[in-house]
Amino acid sequence: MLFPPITLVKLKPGHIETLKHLALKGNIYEYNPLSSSELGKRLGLSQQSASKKILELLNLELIKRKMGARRQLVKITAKGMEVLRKEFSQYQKIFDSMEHIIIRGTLISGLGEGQYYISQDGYMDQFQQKLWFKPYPGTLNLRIEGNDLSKLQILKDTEGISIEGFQSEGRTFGRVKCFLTDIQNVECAVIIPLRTHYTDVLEIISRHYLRDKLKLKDGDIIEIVVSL
Amino acid sequence: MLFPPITLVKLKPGHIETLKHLALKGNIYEYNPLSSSELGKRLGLSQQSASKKILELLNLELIKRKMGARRQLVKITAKGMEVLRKEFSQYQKIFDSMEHIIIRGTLISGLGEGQYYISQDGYMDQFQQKLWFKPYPGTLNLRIEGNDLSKLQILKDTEGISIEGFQSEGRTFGRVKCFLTDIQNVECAVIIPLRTHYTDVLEIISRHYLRDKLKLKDGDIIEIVVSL
DNA sequence: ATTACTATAGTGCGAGTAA
DNA sequence: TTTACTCGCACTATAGTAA
Repeated sequence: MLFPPITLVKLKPGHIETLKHLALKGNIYEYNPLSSSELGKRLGLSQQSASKKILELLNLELIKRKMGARRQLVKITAKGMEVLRKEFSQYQKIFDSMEHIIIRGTLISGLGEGQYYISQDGYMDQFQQKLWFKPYPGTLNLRIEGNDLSKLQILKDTEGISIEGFQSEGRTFGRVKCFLTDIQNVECAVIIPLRTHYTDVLEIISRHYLRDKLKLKDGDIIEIVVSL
Repeated sequence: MLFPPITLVKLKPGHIETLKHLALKGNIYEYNPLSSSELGKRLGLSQQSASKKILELLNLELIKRKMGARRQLVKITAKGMEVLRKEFSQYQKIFDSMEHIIIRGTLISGLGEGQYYISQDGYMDQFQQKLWFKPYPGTLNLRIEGNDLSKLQILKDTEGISIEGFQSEGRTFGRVKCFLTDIQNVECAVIIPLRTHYTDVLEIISRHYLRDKLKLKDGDIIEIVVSL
């Protein structure tokens, strides 16, 4: 052949996967032995394909290799680590964004029930202890619609801050959970009863009487950032 | 055909890559619009291939889909997030393991040069300020061999704690960098001159006279855990 | 605009095997 | 034992196109 086989390989998902397994095996800083058959087992591939993967990574300059008598020694290059770091930061971004969710709702008037419930000392004492504020004895009610309803489901699926149930005046007050949040930079908490039927209303408590403090009225669209 | 096409798809790197991009696009909690051509652009694939990828992820139950009039709405399922979380934890493992390295060396006698250098006030003041201890005026010298030499290279490639150079008595004392470490649970620091020729000797300083405190003698094999 | 089918071109995988 | 070649088959990607 007249022309040398300059095979320009593009970076594909399989390459990153391979590189990741090299890193997990500890071939980052130092040359470590890694047979193609062992790599194949890790990747769920044949010895032949794993060998090819190594050659491709060499071609991409993501790894370096020393040939020993019986075995090859492999280590990841700085460029290779760069690729892994980029990948890592993408996953960090994904899971960072999961730490809080934004829910939008419309302010509505409650039935005054919330007020009765949260005023109970059995709840109030725990709020003060676990949320670090003593709530104003009333709740702000947000009606959630459309897409945001699925976010309500997330809250139901997430642990949150647990407020234990108790007995008082011959009644049972059930366990609820809270999520810290804020409305226009005012510290609040969302309260969600643990055992409840379907609802599209979110109850929010705060140290302050929010309707006055933030000049809110029924029908206002409110956005809350909830910490999971 | 008599038999229905039960296509059992196995999870491949490309699927995870696709899922990752869906997550980065925010299709985690809610159904969000995502056209196959847009996905294709992100993945470096054609619209047709991206469409197929979506069908495969659906088949694997890693995503759910709602068909709108003009566009499809896609969100990642709990099972899909499971896959991403596993991937994330592998990268965490990789980069966690990079925070410290273990270097082994043999204790040797220095030429007393190190003692002269680090005793300079220009260095001593910075040691106290940046390492939080005032070193004993002498260094412990470790000869590094074999595989561990590549770890020396890592230290050279890593930033570390910078100790500025200065002028004194008409001489120039160059910039050096330090890495916190310990020998048998005694707090130490590795010192590395920034501009130096090749060496296989690592100099270590500590608040104490280590040879006495740890009963060390020339020829002892010593292992240090260096924080990067 | 979309999604996604079919047909075809291109790539990847692994069995066989050499060194 | 290794690594890694060739080659056949299968899977993957895309162009063309329908709905």
